[in-house]
Amino acid sequence: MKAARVEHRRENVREAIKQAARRLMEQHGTAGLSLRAIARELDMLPSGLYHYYPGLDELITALIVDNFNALADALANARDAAAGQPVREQLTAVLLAYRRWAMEHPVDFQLIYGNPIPGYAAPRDVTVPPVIRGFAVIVGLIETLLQTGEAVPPPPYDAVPPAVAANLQALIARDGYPVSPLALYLGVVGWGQLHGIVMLELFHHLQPVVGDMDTHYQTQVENLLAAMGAARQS
Amino acid sequence: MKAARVEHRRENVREAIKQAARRLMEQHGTAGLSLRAIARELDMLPSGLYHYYPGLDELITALIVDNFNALADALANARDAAAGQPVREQLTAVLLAYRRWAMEHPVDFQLIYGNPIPGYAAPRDVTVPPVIRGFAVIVGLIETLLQTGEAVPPPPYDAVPPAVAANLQALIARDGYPVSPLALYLGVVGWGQLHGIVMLELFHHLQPVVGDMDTHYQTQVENLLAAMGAARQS
DNA sequence: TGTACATCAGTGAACGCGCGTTCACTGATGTAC
DNA sequence: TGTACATCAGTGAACGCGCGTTCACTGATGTAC
Repeated sequence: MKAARVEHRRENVREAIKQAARRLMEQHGTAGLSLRAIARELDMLPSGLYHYYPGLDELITALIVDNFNALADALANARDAAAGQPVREQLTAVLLAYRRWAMEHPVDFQLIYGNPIPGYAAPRDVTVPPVIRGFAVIVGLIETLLQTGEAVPPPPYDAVPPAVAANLQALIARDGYPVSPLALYLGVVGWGQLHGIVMLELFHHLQPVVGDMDTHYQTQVENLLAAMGAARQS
Repeated sequence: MKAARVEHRRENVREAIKQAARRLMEQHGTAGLSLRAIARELDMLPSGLYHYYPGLDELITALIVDNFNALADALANARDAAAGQPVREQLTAVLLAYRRWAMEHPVDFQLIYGNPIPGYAAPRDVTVPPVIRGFAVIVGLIETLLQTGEAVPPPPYDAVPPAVAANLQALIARDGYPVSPLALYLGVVGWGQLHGIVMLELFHHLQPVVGDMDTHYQTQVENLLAAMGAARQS
């Protein structure tokens, strides 16, 4: 029974197609991906690719899902690698990993968090779960910090703003994800703060001003944790 | 002497070309702009456009410069419209205007702060000045807050981190822009924090979580000013 | 183990479409006297 | 004010290139007996 091996070989080709797509996006941007270029890269004819993906859009979807998963893995790995350390340090490691993954995979990051590809719309049912998985790594650690008292947020981060609270609660209820609204809120706030730095660095808007991006980002992570009332262990 | 009118008419056509380009970018993304599509839009032949721009790249440069200038204008106008109010409120108005401009001109914002267009590199000598002009609106207000004592930053925002200080100082010296390193630093920090929210909102990553983006953004602006020690007038 | 059959990966050609840029040109507009 | 000339905006055709997707096909591989 070789059916399994056949499927395995198909999976390998699919992987090769995605790798070629990633290489090409590095040169032509996320919007410049083309099946013909991929086929050229793999010494195939364009029509052959249709045995592996129904069309360009489905390939893009596969790439997006891969990227969200890879980012989520990077965050989870950073947390696990710091498992022995205080939760605060685990969270720091995760937040640093967010930037590191973006810088090491600039085009993959652009595909998931940059300009949309015109004419393409990601099917939410398949892209949202891996997004949540990654975000949950951050929120989970914040929740732990709050529950153990390792973080005691001072104002204005001690409570969720009323206008936002209802939506967060609805979200928690819908997904059945057992986390406090405050942890979720602090996660969103922190994400917003750091995402901007990552975006600006990614497109080289910040380096000319700040110079040393490593320490700048690290400093902002420290400041964020301080604002959340997660004091550094002395 | 009709020479002036001729030049005026040329300028009108150039403006029409840019407007068509903006419209097309809305449909096909910043990377999908094409001279032929613009020509079609204007009922011309593609070759005719070469009387107005040497090529596609120069048109893109013109659009980018326009956008940086428009954003800078939006910030300056927001400041001027709040001229009677305390400086803190002027800064608030400016920071709100940053988001508002991005939301009202999503594609223009993508062109200047989103994914780069493959194969195109903006000439820095012509794009940097309008960037600085906009940024100076924010930093100038922060500088005033610091000088008048309206803002007294508590740690960790009371001093520029050593690793960043040298670069900021070099920048100030080079541009001869009379501002303290701390004001510049706080400007960069605030920019980074808010830019992330704007980016995430622009691509609809935040709305599903937070719901009411208006108040969320406003809250983060308030929090930022509080962190900088700019107490609200009571 | 050996043979007949089915599957399906990859071919090759074609469809109708897009693009930036060049070149020689025409004809309206503005200039100079 | 009237005429001769120059400028240059916009035309039209062509260059060589790109694209996604379809279709009928061939031939290697795996399956079933």
